[in-house]
Amino acid sequence: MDFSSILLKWYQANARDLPWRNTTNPYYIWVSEVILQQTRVVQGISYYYRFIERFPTIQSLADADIDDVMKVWQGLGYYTRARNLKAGAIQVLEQYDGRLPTTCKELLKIKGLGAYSAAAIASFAFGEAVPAVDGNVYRILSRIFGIFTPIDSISGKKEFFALANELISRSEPGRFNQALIDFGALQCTPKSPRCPECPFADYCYAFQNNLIAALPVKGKKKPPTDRFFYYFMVKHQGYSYIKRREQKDIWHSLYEFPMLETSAALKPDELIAMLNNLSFLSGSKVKVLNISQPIRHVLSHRTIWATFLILEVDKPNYVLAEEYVRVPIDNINNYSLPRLIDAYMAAEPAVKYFSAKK
DNA sequence: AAACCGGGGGA
DNA sequence: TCCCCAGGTTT
Repeated sequence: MDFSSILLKWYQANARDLPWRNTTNPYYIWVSEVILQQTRVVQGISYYYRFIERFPTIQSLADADIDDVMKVWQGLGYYTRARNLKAGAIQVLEQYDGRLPTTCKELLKIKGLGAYSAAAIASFAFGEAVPAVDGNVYRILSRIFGIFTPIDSISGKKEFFALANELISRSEPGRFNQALIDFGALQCTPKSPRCPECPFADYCYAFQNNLIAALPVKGKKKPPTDRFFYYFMVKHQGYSYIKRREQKDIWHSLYEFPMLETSAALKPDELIAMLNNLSFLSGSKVKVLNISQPIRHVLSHRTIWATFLILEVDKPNYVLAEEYVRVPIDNINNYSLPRLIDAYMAAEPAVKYFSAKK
């Protein structure tokens, strides 16, 4: 079986037309690869266009305010990617004379680029023959070659990389890597792969042995744990107060309202009692305008139960004034917000009580 | 090796 | 509902 020939022939007829394939600008390809980490193509496309329009060069990204970068990234998730991309741009300016390095080995030193992304950029932009092994490649190779090693184990990563390294086209490594990815996205899909019309059907171990659903083998993941957030949308004369999350935690560098996290859900009376000893409310007269039902927000490994309280205070106390950013309520959307908060403000009718008008 | 980090869409 | 997406970093 000439794996590479069959694959490239398939790609010739089925390649997706994607914006980052119509450029040779390594920076654009870099941006696209980071956006596409654990992110579907359809979800990433609009972010790609907005990102390179707002930050058209490595220099412009390096010079950018991190808040502006986060705002463009808002809603895409895995926000460390955005922070690392900007850090990487600075790194390239300081260590590589402003030009992205051209080898996989050097690209691996750039913040936010791991084994897959470095190989992808090296092969797409610079023609280096290194396999770019992503989730699609694990799935395809495990099925066709009948490999049961868990793809998220160390030995599995080595094994699949070695196999891809044997199969890769030495003359067209970039096309080969892109072809594998499209083949996984369009043909050898996770569920309901199109096996009857697959050019590898005659050779595919999983298809021949009716083991499509069993491959690839993945380690088991633990169920998400619950977290309980209480957000205080404090209103005072058309202004509210927000703060950037600085902890090493979810939503790093995004903005949010004053909040309280508890280890368990509060009962209604416990919640009211809590209002009296919040640092950012003490000394203020507080009028409770609305309390939402708990809103469920699911992350990959957490389930957040968020309750939004709309409050009006007679005057902001010193904690609110000193530790938070005072923002006109109508301008809150200029800040990068977690999807949870953004969606609540956009869709929840009770947010009318939060309006700037008195 | 395992945990952590988001959000969305397809089946 | 469950799965998983052009994964990387930290512990």
